[in-house]
Amino acid sequence: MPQARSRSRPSKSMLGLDAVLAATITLVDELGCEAVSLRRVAQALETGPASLYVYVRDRQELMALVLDHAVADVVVPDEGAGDWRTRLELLVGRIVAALARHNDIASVGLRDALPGRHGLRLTEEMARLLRAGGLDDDACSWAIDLLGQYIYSTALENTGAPHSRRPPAAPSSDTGADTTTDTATDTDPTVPETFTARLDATFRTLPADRYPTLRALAPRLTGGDQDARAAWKLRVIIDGLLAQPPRRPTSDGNDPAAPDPAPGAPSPPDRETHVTPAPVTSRRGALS
Amino acid sequence: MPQARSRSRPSKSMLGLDAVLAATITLVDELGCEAVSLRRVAQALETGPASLYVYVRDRQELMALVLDHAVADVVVPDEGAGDWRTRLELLVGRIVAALARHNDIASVGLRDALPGRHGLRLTEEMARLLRAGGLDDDACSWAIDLLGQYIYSTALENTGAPHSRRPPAAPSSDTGADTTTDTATDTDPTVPETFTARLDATFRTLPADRYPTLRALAPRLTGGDQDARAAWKLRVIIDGLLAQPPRRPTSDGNDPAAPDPAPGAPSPPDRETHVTPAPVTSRRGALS
DNA sequence: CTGCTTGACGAACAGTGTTTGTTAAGCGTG
DNA sequence: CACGCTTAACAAACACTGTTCGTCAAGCAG
Repeated sequence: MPQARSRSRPSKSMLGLDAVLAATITLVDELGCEAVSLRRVAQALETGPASLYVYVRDRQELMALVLDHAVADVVVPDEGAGDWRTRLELLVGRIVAALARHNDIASVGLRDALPGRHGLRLTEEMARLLRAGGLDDDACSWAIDLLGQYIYSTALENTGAPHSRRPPAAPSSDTGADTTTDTATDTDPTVPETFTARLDATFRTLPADRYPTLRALAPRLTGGDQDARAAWKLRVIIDGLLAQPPRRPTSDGNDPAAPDPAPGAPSPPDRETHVTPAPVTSRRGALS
Repeated sequence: MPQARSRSRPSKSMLGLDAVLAATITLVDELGCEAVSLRRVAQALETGPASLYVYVRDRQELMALVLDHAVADVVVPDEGAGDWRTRLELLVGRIVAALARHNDIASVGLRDALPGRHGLRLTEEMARLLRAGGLDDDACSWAIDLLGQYIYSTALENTGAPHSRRPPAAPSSDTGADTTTDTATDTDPTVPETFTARLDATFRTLPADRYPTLRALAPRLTGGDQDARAAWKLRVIIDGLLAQPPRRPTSDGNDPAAPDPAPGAPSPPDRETHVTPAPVTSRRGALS
């Protein structure tokens, strides 16, 4: 085994992993995840596609690295930011904002990407804050799961760019034994471009006799401030977490060094509120 | 315009949309969504790939039709099933189970599929139940959003089959100026196959000094009963919805025919509980 | 200098979604 | 019947895709 890593290699070009990642991120921002091909990345770097396989095993690994790079700049709120809940809402909001800043990169996280270095760093902090909030270990674990789903889904939702080259077609009939088309066949003068606009058009043109509730909610289903919507959903999740009764006070075999009682604000050893969610009235999410 | 649809066409073959959908679903179940190509579907039908474009505009439309078909058999719980919340939990659980039954088909819904006929039917029922629970229109709309994220993410999570042909590689280092690898480089004797197993291995082999909380939670993060986990998360969401203060009692311009007060159980016009989430103690989710 | 590792890269392989043009079958009507 | 006409089927091709293989040059160790 000669060495773990090469010291210095100032050859003629030496594009490097960072350049590959930067070029990929640029392409993701411009074209979206699916349209990013190794050939396009290589072309942006003025090389061939085979050159990328020195730094990256797969296309999946490349996208996973880009995903992790997208959240690399997220800073964890310090103790001065408030109590555990305020800090958690701030942290999650920052993650969502960082992901939404890079087109549909969040779709990588929803599917097949293991957490990278920064993803683990942020997950660790989320788990720490949830534990500081008094949640038992089971609730913490499942809350991590739920928050991850929320983060990726909401970041993908808040993406303004189109998800693919051409707008996806709406499925109209199913088994073929039906004459009416439920979804709007595009007879509108202006064909909406973005996915959200197409979804909005679908809801607005629904037949009111069969879908009375959706028709009544149509203006609200897709519209509104996206940040406010994201903050509201996060508030719902945390309120729901606090409403769960604690099973047992984290009775596990190991006891790894008392999870940092946050010197500025001493965390209560037992949650003060689990049935009545306390002053839940107007805690702002403060997304980004 | 001659006719809306051809009456009868018993020619020599006439494969039909239903056959195309059935073949596609079979392939999705076997190979996963990404591995389903139009050529493979055509091969299963003993025809060429161009023949599919008679019934389907895109590959995306085909997958969206398959997604809608996957939830076609979900029956809406009737009034005898219980109150609105029990019915909602039952309905959502059935949708998740129906989706998880077909490999990673839920990934289509997470990305770029407009709701089809049955998706709309089930969404309408969810919205109706939420309204019956006393949520105002804004909360209803955003809850639909949140529940949709939950449904697709959880269904994808509960899929037992691998997400792709070869297991995705874990990103190890980021900017290259680092020598330690955080994620486990596979030196284990048995390389885990499924995505969940790989994730579990990642958490278990984390350095305990930098990730104390994740290491402590590692046994719980991925394990446990998936149905119980899904039911818990759904309970969290609904409890969180009930914890939100109502803004205004649905004061909108239109008033579309009083949203079905559910004759068996008269729905309360005003929610009886929004700060104290009522007897939240042991309401079972009863998934599937 | 010789070995040898590392990175770059042309070329190719086995696929992919989609379009185009063509062919044949069934239908309504003259 | 034959005539258009619509529709489904399909071969072939186009422009790609991810990935692998073999080769080649550059730099360092001995």
